[in-house]
Amino acid sequence: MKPSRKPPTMADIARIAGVSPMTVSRAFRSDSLIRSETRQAILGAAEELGYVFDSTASNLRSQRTGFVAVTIPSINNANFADTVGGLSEVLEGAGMQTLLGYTNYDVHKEEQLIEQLLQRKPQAIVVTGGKHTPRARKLLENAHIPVIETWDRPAEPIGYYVGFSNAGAVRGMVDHFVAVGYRRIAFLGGDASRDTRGSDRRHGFVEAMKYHGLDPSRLIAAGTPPISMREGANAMAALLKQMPDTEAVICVSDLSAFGALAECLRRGVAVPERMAIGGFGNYEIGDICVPTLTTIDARARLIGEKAGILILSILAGTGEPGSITIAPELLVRESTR
Amino acid sequence: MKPSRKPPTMADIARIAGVSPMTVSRAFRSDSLIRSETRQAILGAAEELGYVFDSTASNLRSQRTGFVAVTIPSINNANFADTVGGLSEVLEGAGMQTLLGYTNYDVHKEEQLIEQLLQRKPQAIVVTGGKHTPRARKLLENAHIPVIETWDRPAEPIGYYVGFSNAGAVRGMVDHFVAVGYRRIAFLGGDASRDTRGSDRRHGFVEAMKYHGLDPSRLIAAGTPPISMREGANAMAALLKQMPDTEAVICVSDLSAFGALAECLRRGVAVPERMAIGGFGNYEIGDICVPTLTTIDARARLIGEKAGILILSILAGTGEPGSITIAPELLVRESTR
DNA sequence: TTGAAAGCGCTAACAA
DNA sequence: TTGTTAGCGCTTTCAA
Repeated sequence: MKPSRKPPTMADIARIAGVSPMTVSRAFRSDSLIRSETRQAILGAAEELGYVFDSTASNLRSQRTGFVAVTIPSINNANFADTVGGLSEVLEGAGMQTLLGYTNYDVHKEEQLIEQLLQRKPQAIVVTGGKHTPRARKLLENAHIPVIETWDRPAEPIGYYVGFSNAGAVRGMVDHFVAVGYRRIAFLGGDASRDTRGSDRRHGFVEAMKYHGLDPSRLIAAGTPPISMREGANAMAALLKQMPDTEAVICVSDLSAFGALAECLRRGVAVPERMAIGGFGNYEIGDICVPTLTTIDARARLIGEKAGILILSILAGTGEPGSITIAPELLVRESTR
Repeated sequence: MKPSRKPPTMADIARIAGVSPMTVSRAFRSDSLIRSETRQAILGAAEELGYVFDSTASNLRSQRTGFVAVTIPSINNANFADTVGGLSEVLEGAGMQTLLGYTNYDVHKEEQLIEQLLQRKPQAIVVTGGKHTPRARKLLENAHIPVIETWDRPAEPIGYYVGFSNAGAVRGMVDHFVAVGYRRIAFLGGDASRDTRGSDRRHGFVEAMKYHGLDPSRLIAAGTPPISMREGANAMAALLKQMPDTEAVICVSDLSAFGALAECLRRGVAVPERMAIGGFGNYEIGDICVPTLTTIDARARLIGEKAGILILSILAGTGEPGSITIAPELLVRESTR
């Protein structure tokens, strides 16, 4: 009964159904023109054989894989997860899948990853950030597929981008802090070399502080990315020790902001009365914790959705696709005045 | 100079380097026997042409894709992200990649996803949980590749499993709660129909309460999975209203536990004095928040690593691979007596 | 250490 | 609406 050796192919189905392999192929494509009874017979035979469509053969012959490759710094980050979620959902509607890879906040790992992903012949590639090794840039330029940079607004985009200015977003938060009366403001972020978005945010902080004639030197290095809650807590401890007269702190993410907040709670430092805290990313935690966190909503999911829509329109060749600038939104909540 | 039409193939390289395509193929395999100078010439020619290896052709001919397919309920969950992280790292060491898909906590979506993933001819598949539709089960059984179920210990495994008893883990927490003197204990979880692991945890709660001769009916339904912080906060509000004499609550995850904790803080309900809280999953937040959360560490990353090692040993045909039971660990912290 | 021949399973292109 | 032919780019297999 069951041919236990080799899995059945379209040729096997064709034999049973009494048609040509090409007709079998057509029966599996929803759009194709084929007599309904023929299709039924073919699908019946396929079911009987336990046939599984072989996309590796289809991919090679048609030169379409149905993949969109995506690189993100870490899978374990709700912001990037949201972007991937939005992207996947849009692409799924067009029958495409995302092929994900993690760079661990390292441009060299990113380069290696991009090379691997391109070998799988994705029909488009989405990368996080606008800073890459020269070789990675070259690989992307030569790939002859749509390239979308996200979470940034590169000075010289490789192809398209869907993002925002990280520096600009933080400048906006500094402006708000200054407007409500804070003067001795610190920035809590990771070491400059790794997380390029984090270091863009720090630059935005420094620029804005200078613009307002304030001291931009209250910078607390929280360690190597990923900067998460523990790093935020440790950095707050350091800040309270080294610059105890600080009135407010802007953190590179809501996760580190929450860690900083927790450290304040443990030490009886009142937030926001004695120390105001701002975060970045509008993670769920910032809207639940006590007090809730002032933050910047970078519209993570929207970035993914827009990237997906952009890709589909490029591949379809319809419309006039262009890069998209997302406007981050300042959310003022309880952790600041 | 640049052949702007078609991307270069191994045949193009072979022509330039003056060798056969087969030799070019060998030059790209690290293990193959080839004269060092020949390889240098070939790699030089490849570099010059901007050659990118085409894995779609390789996949078809060799019948090996280098993929391991993985289904997880949600990308936006640190526990599953950790499992995928551990798995990916192990597989990467063997030059394999993970192909990820999200089921959104829905067995029908899972079935559809499994079908799609199998078409890509993964060399193994890892699924989260041990409950599937009959058709999904059949697809996995017929796939003739290693199947690993995780985060559960199925009564009838499809192939192998790397997991633990969700019910048993929660029973252990109930035992501890009872031992330290709590009697009126509630369980906060999602609707039974969707999240099968969550409902296993609830069963474990009910069984253990009955075993101790306590009332097992303090069950708060927190809505449809994913159950996160907001749902936890709302459910705590409902609990305080409906069963105000409750002494302790066990939450289906640390995220809902944190939401519940935050709601208590807002209302001035002292934790743990007036309300003890237990979580599940040992998320980072539980070790940072104030008070820290008593939880169960399901060893998420370890599950992924073990699954990866198991897959590699099955594919290599070495050793005597078998299913693996992980022992979850109770972490008693500040949110309970 | 290298080469020649064949073909993985599907589908583009064209024909009927 | 269906069939025929050829071939996607690589690697298995066998031979030299």
